[in-house]
Amino acid sequence: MDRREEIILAAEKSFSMFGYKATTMDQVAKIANVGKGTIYTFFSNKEELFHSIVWKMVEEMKDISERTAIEGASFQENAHARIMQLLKFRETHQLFIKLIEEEKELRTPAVGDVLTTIEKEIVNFIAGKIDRGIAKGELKPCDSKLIAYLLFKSYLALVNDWSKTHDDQLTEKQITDVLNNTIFSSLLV
Amino acid sequence: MDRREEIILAAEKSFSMFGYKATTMDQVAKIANVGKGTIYTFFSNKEELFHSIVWKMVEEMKDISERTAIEGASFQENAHARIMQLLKFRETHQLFIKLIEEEKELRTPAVGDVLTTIEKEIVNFIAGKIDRGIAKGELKPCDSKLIAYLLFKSYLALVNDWSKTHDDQLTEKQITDVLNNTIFSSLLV
DNA sequence: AATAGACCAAAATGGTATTCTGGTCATTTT
DNA sequence: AAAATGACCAGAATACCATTTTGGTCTATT
Repeated sequence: MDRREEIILAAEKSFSMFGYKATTMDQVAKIANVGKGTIYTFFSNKEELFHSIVWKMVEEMKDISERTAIEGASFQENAHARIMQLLKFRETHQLFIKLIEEEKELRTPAVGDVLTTIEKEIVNFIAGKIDRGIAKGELKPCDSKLIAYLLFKSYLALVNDWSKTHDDQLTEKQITDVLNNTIFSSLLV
Repeated sequence: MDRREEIILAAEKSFSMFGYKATTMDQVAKIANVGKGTIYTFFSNKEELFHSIVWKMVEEMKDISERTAIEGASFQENAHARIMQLLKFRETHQLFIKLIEEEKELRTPAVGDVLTTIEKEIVNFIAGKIDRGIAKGELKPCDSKLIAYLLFKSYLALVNDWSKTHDDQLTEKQITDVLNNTIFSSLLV
């Protein structure tokens, strides 16, 4: 069996279950049925192994979001569906959940760094969609990075943060209504 | 000299300099030139004293923001000026700075609670302005709480968070442009 | 009646002995 | 010869416990 692949699977399992800090290289080696030294022939250190796993997750997340697009739907509809998918992934995927938890409770620096990188990657992903919308003439030209940032932060605020200070969650209709009237409407030609 | 006032002044000084956790009741008593027991005749415990000081600060902040309004200016202009003032206060006022720092580094629960309360108060303050705009016929009817929340979170994102993941800060023009085109434009009649 | 500060239980802190962990490398296996 | 292993090590993390600090009380004093 491919040792590199075994190691990656073991690392995914361990990081997902215990987080970055509580995952030991011995642990990974044991799950992968591999000597600890072997890991170091494929990954130069724990952090590189971690990045590798996280990057794989990000690619999967973008893939899923991509596939969410509806044929023939408007830009707003697709953008909304895609971003909601990203947020759902964020709250559903074992590893992602664990990383957010670890960032909140433990403040592990490596985890903070990785979460920042992921956020940048997501915003770039959204900015790319906006640029494509502009190129296709569906959207007005605009500062796509800035709009993507504002859009993502707004979704995070409405979907995740609102319920932290309010008893009720916002309904999806409330969210689409307010964003269609504000950010999205400013984008359309 | 009014002992209650002395205690409040001493507490303001100590909380501003050392934060909540590192401020001791002995410290406050000493600064106020008062026996420790005396504090407890005016405030039932440390947390109540703290709330009292923080509440005073919030009132001052709202006051300053209020006074920032420009006669005869449009809703957007006033709203922008007021919210920027709130954010500036947040980054300028000794006690506020200390509380944000303590929340980030120490995670003192009492501080987290208080910061949440302050955020709610600010959002309510903004929602009130929106309601008044609606009543005066300057704005379309809307869910003012929701818009106030989105607006405040957007300002925080653009003014405070952007620079954490980007080298350059956003200019005030970039911020007003994007918000005028999006959230504000949806509000106007 | 108001104030003070000695006092107390509980929590926080500091110091240190012990364990754990990432990474290496000489040895073993293939 | 090339790949894999796991004993080994230095430094980091943890657990432990003695000591100090702190919020809050309560009796003595003004």
